[in-house]
Amino acid sequence: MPPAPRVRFAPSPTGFLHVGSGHSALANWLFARQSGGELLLRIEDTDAERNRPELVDNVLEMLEWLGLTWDGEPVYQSQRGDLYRDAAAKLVAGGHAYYCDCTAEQVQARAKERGGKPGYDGHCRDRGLEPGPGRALRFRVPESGATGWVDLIRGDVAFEHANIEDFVVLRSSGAPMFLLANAVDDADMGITHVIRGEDHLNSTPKYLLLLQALGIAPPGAFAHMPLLVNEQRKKLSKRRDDVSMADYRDRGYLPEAMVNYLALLGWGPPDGVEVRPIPELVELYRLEDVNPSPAFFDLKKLSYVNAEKIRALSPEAFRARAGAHLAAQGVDPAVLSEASAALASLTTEVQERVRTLGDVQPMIEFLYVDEPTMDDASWQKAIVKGKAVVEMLDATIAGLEALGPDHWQPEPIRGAIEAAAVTAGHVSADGTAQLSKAQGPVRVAVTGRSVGPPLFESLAVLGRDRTLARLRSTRRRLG
RNA sequence: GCCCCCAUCGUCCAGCGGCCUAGGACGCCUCCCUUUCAAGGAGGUAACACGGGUUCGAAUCCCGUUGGGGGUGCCA
Repeated sequence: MPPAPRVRFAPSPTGFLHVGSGHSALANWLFARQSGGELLLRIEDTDAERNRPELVDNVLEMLEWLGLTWDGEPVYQSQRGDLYRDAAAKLVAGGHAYYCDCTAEQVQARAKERGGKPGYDGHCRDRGLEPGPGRALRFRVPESGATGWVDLIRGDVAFEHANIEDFVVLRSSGAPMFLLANAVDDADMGITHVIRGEDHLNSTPKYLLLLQALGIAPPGAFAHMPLLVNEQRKKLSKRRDDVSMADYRDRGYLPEAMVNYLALLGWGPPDGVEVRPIPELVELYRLEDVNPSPAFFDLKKLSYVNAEKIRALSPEAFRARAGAHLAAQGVDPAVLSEASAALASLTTEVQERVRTLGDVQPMIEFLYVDEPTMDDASWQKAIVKGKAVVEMLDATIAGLEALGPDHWQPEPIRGAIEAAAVTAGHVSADGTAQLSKAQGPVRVAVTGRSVGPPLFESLAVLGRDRTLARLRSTRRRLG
């Protein structure tokens, strides 16, 4: 029986976790959970200059938020220097690496002189330099032959050694480089499947060469995931694209929606059912079926998936999530309890209308603020450009005033507004009330917006006094 | 420049030599339902990059072209 698969997610704490890394992390997680294997976490913080420890917290927090649980404690490369130095010493002893005192400038200058191809020219290969200050350790890439592997996603991939330069494995400071640490750690941690982004494809032969020189068997399989790209078909980047995972959380996207959507990028379930519970994704996901082409991160579809996930929630769960989101947004506790009460009274009406949890607050705000914020476009549309607005408001006020507090329920309110519509002339051919047009001014006067939850229910929840006050206030504004 | 990867509707995915006058999903459009907006229902729009092979037969296999992307750091 082959050993249980063991995979790893190895982020570098040089930025917030973004959706592209999340995509790779997810592939690892799905594979681990489905195969009964393990997912290890390794923080690749060998670059002391760019490394920002506080970002590790963000990465871990986001993985937890997404539900991408890992096994064991995270491993920090910054604490494993000895391992890499030992490996480097082995390389030197075996004649697989040599010291080099060329500066970046010198390397570049010579490349320019040579014309054409940039990169290191092997200048110090046979100089027999001893270790010392200003001297980096370079790997001696074989002059002929090629190194390749069978990629689970891409099939056969191979690189000729002639095209691989002698790369640095130890900086002149003695600090290990990514390639060395990465390969040594994967071996040390017993990684069986290396699942990562396509941006690592070109470094894989170096990784393999390193292990071979070290006399270590390579991982059983590699899978290079398609890159996530923007509308310009460029790799998603922190600078120009909206990629911070935390931002999506803060805007009210559900973790299960993000996970579900990310799984759909580069892969599709065999039965075509795209939005489904995470356990089903775990069961169905196949690395072998992942599409090698880059995939566009489409906010519209994410949004759709999110709306589906929100509607799939029980009303109680929806309320809890929306409340938690409001709280996380730093809403004042007093306001929060009012908002929660407001939401409780219109839960399903709101739930089926929002696409993100961030949409909840604007939809129910009119229920607990003293004066609803008036949306200019709505005012223009329903009040300024509406027909028989004054008549409609007057008739509605009169009709609702006639409604006693005991009858302040959706149906009686509907009756009053329908009657007002008829009075104001909003009738269809058969003489019955035409609510589609008539309700506009009332809705805007009371809620400040032309869209929102169903009107009669909203007014019932708002209460008689506040409803009438707002209607009168708007009526006064019209002179 | 060089190396590598990729190439089906606007987007994501299906298709793994005949079931394809290419299917599903998002988006967009139309209509229905309807108290706004959603949701829901019924339709519609829209693609095999190009050129050569192989084969009785190609979206599917091979080669080339073109296009796109990634890498090319003493970053990861």
